[in-house]
Amino acid sequence: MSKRITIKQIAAALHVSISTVSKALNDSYEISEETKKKIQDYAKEHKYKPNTLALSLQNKKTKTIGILLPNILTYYYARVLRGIEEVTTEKGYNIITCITNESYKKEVDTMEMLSNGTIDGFIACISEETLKIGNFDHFKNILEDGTPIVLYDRVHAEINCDKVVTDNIKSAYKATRFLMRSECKNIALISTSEGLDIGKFRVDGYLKALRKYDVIPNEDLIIRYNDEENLKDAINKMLDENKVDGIFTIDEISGAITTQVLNKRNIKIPQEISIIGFTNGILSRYSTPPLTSVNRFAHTTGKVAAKRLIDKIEEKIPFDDIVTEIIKTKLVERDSTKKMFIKF
Amino acid sequence: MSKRITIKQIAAALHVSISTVSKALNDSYEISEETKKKIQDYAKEHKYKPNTLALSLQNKKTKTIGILLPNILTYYYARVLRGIEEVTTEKGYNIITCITNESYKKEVDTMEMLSNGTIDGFIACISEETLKIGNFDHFKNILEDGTPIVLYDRVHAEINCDKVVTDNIKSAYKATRFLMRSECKNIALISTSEGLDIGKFRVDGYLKALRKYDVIPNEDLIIRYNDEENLKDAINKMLDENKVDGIFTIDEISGAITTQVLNKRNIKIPQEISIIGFTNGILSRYSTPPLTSVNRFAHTTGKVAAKRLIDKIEEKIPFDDIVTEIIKTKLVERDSTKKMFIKF
DNA sequence: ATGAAAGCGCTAACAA
DNA sequence: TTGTTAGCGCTTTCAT
Repeated sequence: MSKRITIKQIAAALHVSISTVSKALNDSYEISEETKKKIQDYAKEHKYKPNTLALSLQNKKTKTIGILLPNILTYYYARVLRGIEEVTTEKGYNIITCITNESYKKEVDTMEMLSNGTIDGFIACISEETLKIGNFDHFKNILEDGTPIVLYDRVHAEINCDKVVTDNIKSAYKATRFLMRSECKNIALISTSEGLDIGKFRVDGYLKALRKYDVIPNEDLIIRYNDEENLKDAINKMLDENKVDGIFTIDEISGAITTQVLNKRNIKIPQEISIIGFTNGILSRYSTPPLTSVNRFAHTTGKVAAKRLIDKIEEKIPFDDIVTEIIKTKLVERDSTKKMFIKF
Repeated sequence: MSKRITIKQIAAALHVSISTVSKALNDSYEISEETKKKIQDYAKEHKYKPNTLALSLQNKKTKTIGILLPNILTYYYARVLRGIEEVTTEKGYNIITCITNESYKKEVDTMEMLSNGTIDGFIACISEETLKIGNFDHFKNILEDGTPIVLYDRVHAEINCDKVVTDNIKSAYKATRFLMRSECKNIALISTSEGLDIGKFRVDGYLKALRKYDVIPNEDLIIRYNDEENLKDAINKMLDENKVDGIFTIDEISGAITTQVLNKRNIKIPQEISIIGFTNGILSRYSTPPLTSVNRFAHTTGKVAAKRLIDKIEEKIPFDDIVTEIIKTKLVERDSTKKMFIKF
């Protein structure tokens, strides 16, 4: 079992001192080629691997980053993780991933548990519950300890750290505008009623676009929902009672559900009703018809966040140089909106 | 910055010895209530947190587990991760997550990097490339060092460790049988051509079911593909040239793509062609129509794997007590297959 | 009831 | 060129 060899054992076996071994393995100029070779060969032969723990304890850097995901089943976050993973790997960092599952307690516990020298910094997305509760002390405390944090996607003004966010208002604005330009007159909005700022921003963008085109928002065309079953009913009800020719859905699942409802009602997409979704994931790609949607660059978000954090950790940027990076989105046109010949 | 306080500082501040502080914080009976209280209060006040690294270095246990995911964008693996996360959290373990992205090199590097005292054990799914190359030395070496590994989903006989796998043959058998019982006569199979055993097993199950019902397999109805564009063409070609009334797809994406193709051809599902997919994820749930599919219990898989590994780590099970756990599947009936009144 | 000292695996300043 | 020693933060004998 556990026959991991240590520097000490090498020293004993070769009748040299521990520090000689250490230096030899680090290829120090102080050690003669001969001894070096002898030691290195022995190490290789016995598959010596330095104990990371001991190293970290020494230089107070663990080369690992804590990642907080609110939820891994959302394709978007999975992609952010991929982005993070890509740069951390490249830079030789490990990541400790924790899924808060939108729970305040889990978030606090996790951060608590990791901020004991286990990690050099955090990349986090605030959980829904935390946002609702509005207590951000755990973030503040960690920042006070001098541990850098980069927040992504869901952020809060009270937390004074680097942030990487989606350009929500503008994206929603552009999506809505796209629908209007493709001649939709009655554009519905499917939103979630969770208290996330993100949702609010997207609604704002929608409203802003309507205003811009002198359309008076119709509250009957705005659905805010909690659970999926409700949503289907709500959409059906809305369609029963209103004329609708365009729908902007605020997240991917809503888009998928809306599509299912329309298909079930045999409503032709996009001839009768156009749909634009948010967050361009697999659901949008593989639905029938494939959905035009606002592509969020999850991967980029992850990469930017990771880069920023590592720069902070490695002190290439001063700790209090705080920045908010805004990741632009791009509308991906598929088959759920009318093809326009005039491009704007 | 970094004003994390240490035991030493507490000792200095309170004019006691380091070991007294250590004992007091561990609530040792050796220390007087008075001193204990004094020390504990001071610690609390200054937000003392023991340095995990130092502890790990001491007791040779890190309470962290390395997780290898071949790919996080596949909903199934995301769910496995959730399952793992759930039990590790409950048992006070951290997880270091690494996405191999189906690369052999990445897999080897990662395992190499983590097996230096950083982790107590691995939960891994072998990458596609590794399976193709057929070199499993990295797994064997780690096992030899006495570090436990639990393999899930994609496994290999050469690696002698605990495994948690899906009951692939039987699941495919049952899915195919279901199609036949719902009166499909010409059942096509959409498979991937990667050299994964899993795929082979599922094909075996399909063939076994056909044989059972005295149906001679028709090679023209079996599609093996590499990339998505190819697949669409292949399906179209197959439908052009053959009579097909049932399709069994071997993974979720194939199912989604097949559905898109059928919808585009205006083929009625399930009246004209029934579909059963594998791995019941969001795509199956939100497609039009929602797909009947073989539900794999990803979450359970993760939980079982994590439990097994932790038991090994904590030596509740001897290291060489090797087991393969088979996770059963369940067919979830939705709208892509004909409703049967006779239930089998 | 308290403290001194050794040690986990390693590095680095200093001596030889 | 090699070795001795102290120390990273903590636990744990063994003294006191």
